[in-house]
Formats: sequence, structure tokens, C-alpha cells
Amino acid sequence: MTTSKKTSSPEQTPLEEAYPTTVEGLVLEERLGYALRRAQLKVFKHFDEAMREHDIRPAQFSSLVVIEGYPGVTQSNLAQTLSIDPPRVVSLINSLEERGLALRVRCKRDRRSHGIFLTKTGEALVERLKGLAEQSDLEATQSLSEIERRQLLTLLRKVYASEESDD
Amino acid sequence: MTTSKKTSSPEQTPLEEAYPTTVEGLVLEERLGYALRRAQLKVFKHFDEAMREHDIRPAQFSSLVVIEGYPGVTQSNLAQTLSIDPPRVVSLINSLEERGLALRVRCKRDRRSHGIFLTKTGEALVERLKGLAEQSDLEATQSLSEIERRQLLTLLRKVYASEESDD
DNA sequence: AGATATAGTTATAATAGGTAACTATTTTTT
DNA sequence: AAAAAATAGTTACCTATTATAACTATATCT
Repeated sequence: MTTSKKTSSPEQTPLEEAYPTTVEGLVLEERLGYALRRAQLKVFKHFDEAMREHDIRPAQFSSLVVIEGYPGVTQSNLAQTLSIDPPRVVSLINSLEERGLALRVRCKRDRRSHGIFLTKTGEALVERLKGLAEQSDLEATQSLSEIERRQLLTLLRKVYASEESDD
Repeated sequence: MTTSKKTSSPEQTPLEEAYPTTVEGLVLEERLGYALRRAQLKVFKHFDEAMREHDIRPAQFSSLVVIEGYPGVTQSNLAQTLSIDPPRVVSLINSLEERGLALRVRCKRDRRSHGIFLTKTGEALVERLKGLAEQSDLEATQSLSEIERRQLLTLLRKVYASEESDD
């Protein structure tokens, strides 16, 4: 406030309400990270609504789908697969186990690790959720044609799948 | 743990290390939200690295760019533009002001609001940052051709720009 | 047997994000 | 012109996410 370093003409006060509610034309519109964040915000909002009824968070959904696809997957596998940290997996699986959707089974071969399995309830739920998630995606991307939607998915995969060294 | 409800064959312990570190072939790969999150994770990681030297967070960068583009923008304008909440803007501008990058000027016309301006330092920094951000985007999306990158950006904009009612 | 590595866990901290309530102003209504 | 309502910004608070470090129990290596 006491800084005297000024640029434009600070004493000349902000004009009307003439300021934009979009960043149209701004360099920001060219930034991939910004576009990704905004798009993700929108898609996740739809997802949240779709899952509210079942009180399922994005990470829980992802976990359920992976466990369904690979019954007996270990927690460290899950961490790698979803690229989240082991401590995060613990609370994730805790929440699923508490709700009777999944369960840990101590591995006989290596008694340090747990295989994660879906319960019958979990299996039934994940089937339902997959349908809801697909519907939610469609709603969130109504502005895209079917071809564009596929294109977008392909491009996104291409971005995150390239494991240079990170991730 | 005491749940007796089982699905696959939990007693049969998890197989080797035969589990995947990708979700290849899984329904998850078809989910837009998942793809967006993973891509964003990657792009943001590069961005963080690029900005580390200047200790600038994504939201700070976005704010700086918007202020540069619309000198005298008010905090509520900024909140709308970036679709973040007013309280978030407060701490954002605080951090920029403390570092001498931006400053608030009480508006004469409407003394409730502040116009936000960049200082000379802020202007110089944002110029530098824009270059770094562009470079970071390119690095994060090495796997894309220039055309694909443009395509991706266009598609993402199309997703988040369609204001049906949300956002 | 002893050293080292791994799977999972706990505790903890940093941060993002959002809600509610408050102050100072301005605008609207009567 | 006074009272009521709306607005800009702020503060306090609360929750969820994410990362880090340290601990345990098992397993592997030499």
C-alpha cells in the first residue's frame, strides 16, 4: 500500500463494470494448464452431481474400477496405477472397506501385502457407477460432437501416457 | 475385515507382481474426468518446475496475466474471470502485494472496490513468466504435434466455455 | 544372522477450496 | 431524506486433498 512503485495510472480509478467475465483474447486462453484446469473443474462438477446420490468421490470411483478390473490388486499396485501416494491409498481403501464395498485380504505368499477385492455390494455399485459416470461425461461435454469427444480423450491420453521420467 | 461378504476368491491370494502400472484397457481409460486429471497433473508438474525459480503458483500466474491484460480490474472481476471465490482472491492479491508485484488502489468512484494494478516489477516478472509458461507447456506435451496441441486447446476451451448454467 | 528393502500404516503439515458472518460503502425504495 | 437492500472486500473457520517423515512387520539378500 505504501509502495510508491506504480505502473499504469493507479490514481485513475477502475472504469465501470466494463471488465470481462471471460479471459477471451488473453494469453491465459493459450495456456494448456489453464484450459485443463477449467475443463476439469467443469467435468468434475458434473461428476460430483452424478455421484452425490452414492456419496462417491472421484478417487473412490477410480479405485473401484481398478479393483474391479484387477481383483486382488495390492495397495502399492493401486498407488502406482493411479499415481497417488501410498498413504492416500490407505484412507481410500479404509473408506471403501468401512462401507462394505471392498475388502483387504492378507496375502499368503507375502504377508506384508494385501490383495483388495470388491464385495458383491461393491461389484453391484461399480456397475451402476460406471453408467452414471459415462452419462455425466456426456452431459459435461454437450458442446462437443461424438468425434470431438473421442479426439479429446485420445489427445489427453497421449499427453499423460508419455512417461518421460516424471509421474 | 469381519465382513464375510466376498466376491472373487479372496482366499486365493494376489498373483505375482503381475499387476499393471497403467490402466490400459480399463473403463477408466474411457473416463474424461480421469484423463483430464492425469493430463493436468502432468502439465502442472512441469509448470511448477518452470515457476519454482520465481516461487509462483498457478493461481498467482493466472492473476498476474489477467491484471496485466486489464489494469485496474477489481477483485470481484478477477473472481468471476478466474471463477474462484472472493476470499481466495483476497489472499491471492495479498501475496502479490506483499511481494511488490501488484497493488490495490481504492476506487474513487466506488470506494468499496479496489482496482488492481501491476507494479513495474510485476510487469517485468509477468513478461518473463509468460515465456516460461509457454515453454513448460511445450515440454509437457512433447508427445503432441503442434497441430494436436492446438486441437487439444481448442477442444478444452470448447468444453469449459459452454456456460450452460454451472460455473 | 545381520543388513537392507518393501508393504502398509500413522501422524503431521501445507494447501486448496468453500461457507458464513462482518464492515464499509453504495443503491434502491418509500 | 431515512430506511432497507445490495455489493466489495474481508475475516474466521472448516473440510478435503496431497505430500512427507517416521514407524511396524515382513521379506530378501549376503
